[in-house]
Amino acid sequence: MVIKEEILYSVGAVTRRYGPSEIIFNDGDVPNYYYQIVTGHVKLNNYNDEGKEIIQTLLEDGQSIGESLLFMDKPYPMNAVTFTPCTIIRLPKLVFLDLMKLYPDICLNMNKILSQRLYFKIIMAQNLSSQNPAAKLKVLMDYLKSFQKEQTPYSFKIPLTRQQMASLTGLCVETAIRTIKTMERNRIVKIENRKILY
DNA sequence: TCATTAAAGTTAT
DNA sequence: ATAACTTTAATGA
Repeated sequence: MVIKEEILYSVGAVTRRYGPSEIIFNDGDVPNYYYQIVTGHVKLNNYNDEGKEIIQTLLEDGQSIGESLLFMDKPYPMNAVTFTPCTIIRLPKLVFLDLMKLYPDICLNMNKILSQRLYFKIIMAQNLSSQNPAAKLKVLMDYLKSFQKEQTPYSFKIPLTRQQMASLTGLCVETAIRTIKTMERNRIVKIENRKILY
């Protein structure tokens, strides 16, 4: 969890429930709040020139949403949308910034979060240019698997749909599917009733 | 080689 | 039931 919920509540944060595919904020909105997920899944996305969805990040329980925008003065460059029912804590930006000034440990932890976000961005940026589809998908799966304790082959069930994997790597679904199939033939992944094991 | 389109099967809600 | 996801095949850049 990014910031303890008790602390957030103690300085006036409020909770809001969202249904699936509800908008938390839109591209172009002015960031006025710090958001943290209590439960549920959220995606940060964009749409390219001809309507194809590009997913920037997927976020789940305990993670903050769009925190990187709160330290400067620009509108959001992406949308935040729930894709499961969510409970989300919201705290005014100015109160959030006061927390940063007041508690070095919370501030340091926020830097850690920003560091992790940046790391993911660097990995994925490299990925988006050049590279064949199999390499792109492998980079994504390697990143996801890096958080698992168990590192043996095929021990990790990819918690994403092929659709999401495609949108994260800039591939079209069909290519993602075909590529995953050939990766299975090459023993890079296993597929068990449609789930990808890596 | 990969994206796009279309069509159809499968799963989840 | 309906929507979302998965799959296959044909076609074109």
